[in-house]
Amino acid sequence: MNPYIKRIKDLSNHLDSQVRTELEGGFVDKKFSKGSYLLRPGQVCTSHFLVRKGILRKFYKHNDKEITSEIYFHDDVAISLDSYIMQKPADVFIEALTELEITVIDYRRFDTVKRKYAEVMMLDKMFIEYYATWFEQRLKEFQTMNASQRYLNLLEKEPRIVQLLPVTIIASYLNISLETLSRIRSKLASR
Amino acid sequence: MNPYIKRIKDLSNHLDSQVRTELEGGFVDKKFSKGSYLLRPGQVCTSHFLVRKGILRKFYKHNDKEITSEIYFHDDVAISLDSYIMQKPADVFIEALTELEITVIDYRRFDTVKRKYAEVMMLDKMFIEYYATWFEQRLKEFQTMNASQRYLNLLEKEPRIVQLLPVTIIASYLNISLETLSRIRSKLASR
DNA sequence: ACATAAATTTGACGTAAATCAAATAATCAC
DNA sequence: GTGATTATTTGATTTACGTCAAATTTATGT
Repeated sequence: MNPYIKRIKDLSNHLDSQVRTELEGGFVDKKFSKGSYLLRPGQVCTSHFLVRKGILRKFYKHNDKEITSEIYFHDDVAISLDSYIMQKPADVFIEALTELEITVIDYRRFDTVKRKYAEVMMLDKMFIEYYATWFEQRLKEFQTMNASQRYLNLLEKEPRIVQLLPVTIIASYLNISLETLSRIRSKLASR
Repeated sequence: MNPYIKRIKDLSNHLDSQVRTELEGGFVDKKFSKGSYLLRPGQVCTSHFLVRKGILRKFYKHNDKEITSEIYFHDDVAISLDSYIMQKPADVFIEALTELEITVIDYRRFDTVKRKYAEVMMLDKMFIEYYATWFEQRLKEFQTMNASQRYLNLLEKEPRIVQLLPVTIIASYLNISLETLSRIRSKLASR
């Protein structure tokens, strides 16, 4: 596990039980079937989606092409950040790639608890700090790596994505075409 | 001004004067000469640099090529986020592109004030939220725009960068070669 | 098992943008 | 001003990757 995520987990495990109860009071468990959307463009993102079981992705459309921006597994939190923080309409889809079990954390309730307990605010801030550095890292990958380097990097850093998802989605996450991905793979296999 | 930045400014203008005094007690004004470095790889980023006057940039080296990741003007805050939040060695340079007047906000003092006043913690969180969405937006630009679209976009969204900085830096911020930028410009001028 | 559809691979070709090299143009020192 | 750096433009060539089209493989339903 990433050291930063570890720090966040450690802290959240040491929350006062009173705080924890109050926080978890706002949690609602939900199930979604494969292919359903948890968020669509135009809707306001009013919650965090904490993944208990299954896989989902966030993507947006550009010239009819789907670009996958994030992929979430167990214990990840799916959210449209700009929609959530400004409570404005989203421009992304969040889609269930498998049968899904999710804990929904409502914006308003979470906000209330954050305002009441500094340590919860702190945890939320750390979550976003992590998110920002993740984006910075990913941007750097696009600025410095070509298609095959990005694929090898993904294989190393996020092997589950390569193992569990169809080529269409892997390619759109790497921002390369299906055909190019296929060629990269066959070249690697032949060696 | 970006609506999110506006929200942050509004809030910071309404800080209790006691809080404000305590916060600003940790501010130190400094001057840097053109070409000097405020941060180098290997150093830990122990402060925010608030720009009072001048221009600076953050960049990293990749295969001996310099890639400019951010450019800061009056009222912007320069920081190496991952170095700052983990207090670990940075992998970027922060460089003065002009004569500079900076307000240095020390990590430890700022941290102390944040822990004491929830509204300061809140402001810091909002700063990072903005930063995260900025990165997300910039990533999207690289995923959806070609070289000339990125140039036109920069011209529209950050005209000062195009107006005030040498071609080398503009190109490295757009992640294209000098020559390509020059061709894009001459093509635009001829129409 | 078979047919039909969907996913993936392979091939041919075009193009945006990098690279290398040389030519101007602008800036600076004295 | 004159020469010497430094910045910018222009030209020729290469290349990674996209696009379009067809072939093959894999999955799905009946």
